[in-house]
Amino acid sequence: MQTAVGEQPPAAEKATEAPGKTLLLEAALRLTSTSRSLSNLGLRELAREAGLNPNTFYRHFKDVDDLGLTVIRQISTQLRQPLRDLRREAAERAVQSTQANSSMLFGIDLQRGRRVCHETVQLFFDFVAQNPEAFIIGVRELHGASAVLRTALQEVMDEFGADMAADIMAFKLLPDVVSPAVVLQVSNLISRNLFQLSLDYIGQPERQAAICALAEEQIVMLFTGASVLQGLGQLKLPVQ
Amino acid sequence: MQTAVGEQPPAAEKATEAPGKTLLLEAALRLTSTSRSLSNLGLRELAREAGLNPNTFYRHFKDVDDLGLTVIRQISTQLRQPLRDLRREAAERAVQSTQANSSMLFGIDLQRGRRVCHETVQLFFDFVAQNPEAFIIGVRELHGASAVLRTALQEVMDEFGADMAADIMAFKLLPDVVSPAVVLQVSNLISRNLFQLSLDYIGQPERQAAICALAEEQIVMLFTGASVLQGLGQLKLPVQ
DNA sequence: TACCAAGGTAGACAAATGTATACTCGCCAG
DNA sequence: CTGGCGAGTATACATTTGTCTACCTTGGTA
Repeated sequence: MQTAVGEQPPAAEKATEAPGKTLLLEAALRLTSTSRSLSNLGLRELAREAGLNPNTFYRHFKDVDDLGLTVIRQISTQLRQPLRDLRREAAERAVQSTQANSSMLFGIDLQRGRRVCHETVQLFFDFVAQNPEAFIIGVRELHGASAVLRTALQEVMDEFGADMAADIMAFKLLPDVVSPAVVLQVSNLISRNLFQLSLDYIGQPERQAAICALAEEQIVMLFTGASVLQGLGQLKLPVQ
Repeated sequence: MQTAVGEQPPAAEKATEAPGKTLLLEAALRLTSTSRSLSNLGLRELAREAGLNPNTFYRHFKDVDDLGLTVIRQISTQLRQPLRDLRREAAERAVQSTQANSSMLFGIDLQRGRRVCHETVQLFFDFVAQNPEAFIIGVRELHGASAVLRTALQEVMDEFGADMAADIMAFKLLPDVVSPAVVLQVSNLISRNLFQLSLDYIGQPERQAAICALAEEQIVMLFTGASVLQGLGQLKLPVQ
């Protein structure tokens, strides 16, 4: 039993929160990312890992589900804006280095698309490596046993997908023929898939390069497919 | 000892198995597909649900993980061959109704591809509706907390992907330019994604039609993207 | 016939869990 | 100085869990 708690300087900016609450949340992150799953963390186990008395839990949370929701909200705000920034950065970096003579295909600029995609994927997985617990928990609870947490994370994922779609349209990464609905659909698929791949990335350090490349290819494929098909009027509009 | 070193001779029919073992496995399916997750099923809870004495568990399984592995093996054999058959059936049905004048695009026969895809997706989701627990457990444990079950299911998913790739090549659903490695990669992506969608399909009956359509579009997009890109020599080969 | 192993049950045990009540301590307002 | 309050602790208890040892019931077989 490792009781590494000690008096470390506050890890996050949660300086205004009660120390016990922060300790419990951190303990939940630690436990979940290794052995257990958020849905069935024992409240005593949690307190033990945090180095606190079991009853302290009740001061801050009603349920274990309550704590779970808090963790998810925290993860959401921890990932959402950084992911947007990262995408923006990648796009601008790629635009900077764009040359004039680019070969177009069905209105899609393959060179530029590839570059943006490469940069984004690169930054994304760097970010994954820096926040492994967040991604592990995210994917795990997305299909976990607790319905509450599942739907909560479903919403978070939808937000991420919508963000991505908005950015794709803002940066004109797909030709205009591609309708917003299709962009959203593709974005959702990609973000779901990136999250899945993030687990592989974390769990198999020796394949990290391969996973990056894989993600890149998949995204380019989807973009190309969507552009070509919609260019030919072959894409049925998604039904609500 | 329930875990013989070699394969169980019958393995498909469990009629010869002890009734208790079957009851326990069924109870596990019931519990997991609703409230809990395979990894942390209580052995007493399990026996209670099966209407048996707690100790009966020990007659057949060593761990809860042991039972988990058995369930996964059972699911694998329950799904694998039927999925292949279903794909074969869909392909043949679609080939039958193919007309002579088909519009080709980059070596891909869009009409036929669409038809095969439509049939396959249709049959797939019908099959999902008939075996909901299997899919729920599959996706849930694929990212669950138990490392043993996770890797076991990872292997199962890889097998499914490989099956699909083999069929795609056998039925020539993708043009010859597309290399086997890329076919495999696309197949893995699709099967992962279909499994994810299967959960939505089960959980949101009112959106079933939309989910079918979504899956179809995604597959067609990927196929098109892969064909076009590889036709242009724009696909980097995946690294092992 | 007697035996024996497989499948299932009964009862008991220490350990762990969720939760309730009651206590302590530092802090700020009045 | 004092009283209330938020945060954390101590103790207690009924339940539940995993696991052990011992017993009963079959059906096949030597």
